[in-house]
Amino acid sequence: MEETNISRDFIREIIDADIASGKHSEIVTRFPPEPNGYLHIGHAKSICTNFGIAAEFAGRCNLRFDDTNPVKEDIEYVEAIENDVKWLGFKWDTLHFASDYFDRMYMLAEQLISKGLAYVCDLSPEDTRAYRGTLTKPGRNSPFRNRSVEENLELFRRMKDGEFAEGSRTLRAKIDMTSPTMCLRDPHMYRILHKDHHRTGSKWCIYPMYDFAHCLEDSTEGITHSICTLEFEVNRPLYNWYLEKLDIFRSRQIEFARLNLSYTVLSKRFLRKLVEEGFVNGWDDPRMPTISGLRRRGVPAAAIRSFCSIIGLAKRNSTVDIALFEHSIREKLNKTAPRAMSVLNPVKLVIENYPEDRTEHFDYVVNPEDESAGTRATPFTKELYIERDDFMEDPPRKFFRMGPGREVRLRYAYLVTCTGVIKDEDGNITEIRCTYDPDTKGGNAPDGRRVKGTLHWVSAAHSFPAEVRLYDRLFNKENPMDNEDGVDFTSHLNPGSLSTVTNCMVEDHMKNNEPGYVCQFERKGYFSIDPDSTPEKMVFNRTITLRDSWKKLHGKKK
RNA sequence: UGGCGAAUCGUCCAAUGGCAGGACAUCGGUCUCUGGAUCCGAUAAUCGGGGUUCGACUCCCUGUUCGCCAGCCA
Repeated sequence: MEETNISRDFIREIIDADIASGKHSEIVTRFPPEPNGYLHIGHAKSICTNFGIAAEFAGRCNLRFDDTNPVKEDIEYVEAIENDVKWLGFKWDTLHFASDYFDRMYMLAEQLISKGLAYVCDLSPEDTRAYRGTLTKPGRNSPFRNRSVEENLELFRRMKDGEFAEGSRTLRAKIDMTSPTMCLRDPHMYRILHKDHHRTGSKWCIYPMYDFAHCLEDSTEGITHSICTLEFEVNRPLYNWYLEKLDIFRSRQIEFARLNLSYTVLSKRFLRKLVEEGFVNGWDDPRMPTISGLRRRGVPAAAIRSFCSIIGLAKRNSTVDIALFEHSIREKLNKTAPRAMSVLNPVKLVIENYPEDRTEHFDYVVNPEDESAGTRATPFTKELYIERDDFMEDPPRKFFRMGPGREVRLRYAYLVTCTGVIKDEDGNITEIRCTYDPDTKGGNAPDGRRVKGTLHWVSAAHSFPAEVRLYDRLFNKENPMDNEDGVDFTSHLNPGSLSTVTNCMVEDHMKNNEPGYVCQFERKGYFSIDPDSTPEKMVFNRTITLRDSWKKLHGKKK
């Protein structure tokens, strides 16, 4: 892959050492999402890490759905997740579902019971909590802790056979109710859930808990390095306990800090709220930090990959400035996106001395950053559209664009001089008039005179109106979750995160492109064709603006 | 208040006892037929207090701050 890591992160160093010591000859990783929502850029960090490491060490990486809780999961998400991983540019070695291991897990649970290391507990959820103690007070043993192996085996089998009500019994590991590590206080291994599972149907009514299931999944697949996020750090002793007591392949869990990004939220729960309460138009709304949202917005997978590489990997909780992500997007698109001229806020420009019936074609450089992209012909006529913002009747200092009597360049075409404007009865400019200098064909004056401004344009006869959706950051607060004033994060939503502009004038040739196509509208930013597009009405998404030092100079215009 | 973990430019990541470096952001300049890109430069940091050492971001002690754990979620 194209990413280059400047320095080794702590995980790669651990793996280096494991290779050097001969502990492992092949590295196996996995990406293990729960199919209960859509993937976002935070998952991309994990995906790039797991698949990236496997590739770098010539190992393997599996995609595994951690579907141990039928209450929250759905097959709908499985397909979306597979799609997103593929789109990000990764291929898994093998595809697995935790539910495929339910038989094996059940068998291993019985083993633990037989070893006297697990028991069926009849405590209610409330009593379980009371017996657990608190962070500072040790727990007490469950009254069911000392049942015989035979009784436990019998009860566990009857749990599996559906003889008991939900919540009436659980299978617990017998560890230490006084441990300062909470998850070691006889953690639950199985709970009763009379719910159909999206893959196993009604076969099971008991389902394994994360801590018991995950280490077994890893071990079964021979995962050498089980990379997960920091909140599982406290679960690691339990992860190791199960593998040790069962005496099966020892996967090693390593935790890294999850991604936080400024001006957005990266938590399934809150993203779901945005979707379900209509703050955005679905999981793939181009303002969403979801993979599907970014894809629809026009962000290239390569930009996401390079972003994940550049932010590094560490154990420190941190928040990456979204400007760094925007930089990655621009950097990638600048090198790859074909250029086009489109006028977002059009005003007619009429060249008084240009023949009515003439059409000239100029060579247009498709991408100045990529010579192999070549050139194409772009049509030029007497009546054009230019950007309304590119004209001022009374221009301030340092305004290089068009104004009465000023000469500017029409990109790749001619130097033109403004001769006047036509206004309607309200004083709005409806048309700008100019003359062209026939000796400046191609955009350069033979006498060497220079103009400071170059404007983009489209031929009125060779362009069509389209809808353009302009996106901005989703929130106007750096950390939307910081609710020191007690307000909900949705009150920090940026009201200007989407503004729709209609009747933008786009070059005719753009009609030949499909949704997903990404290009640069010169001087305006990068734009992608939205799937909402129809042959009658094309819709473009602004992926990201160009850096704009003029706008910066003059503060926020508009 | 028990346990686990983390503290380095504004932000993210390096430096593993030997000149604190890179990227983004910001500011300035160069260049330009995109006020884009490019190129150059500047600003800017080791949480506090002790200790070990010729030498400490790094090791030790101590304090502080932040994160995680008391789901039959993952």
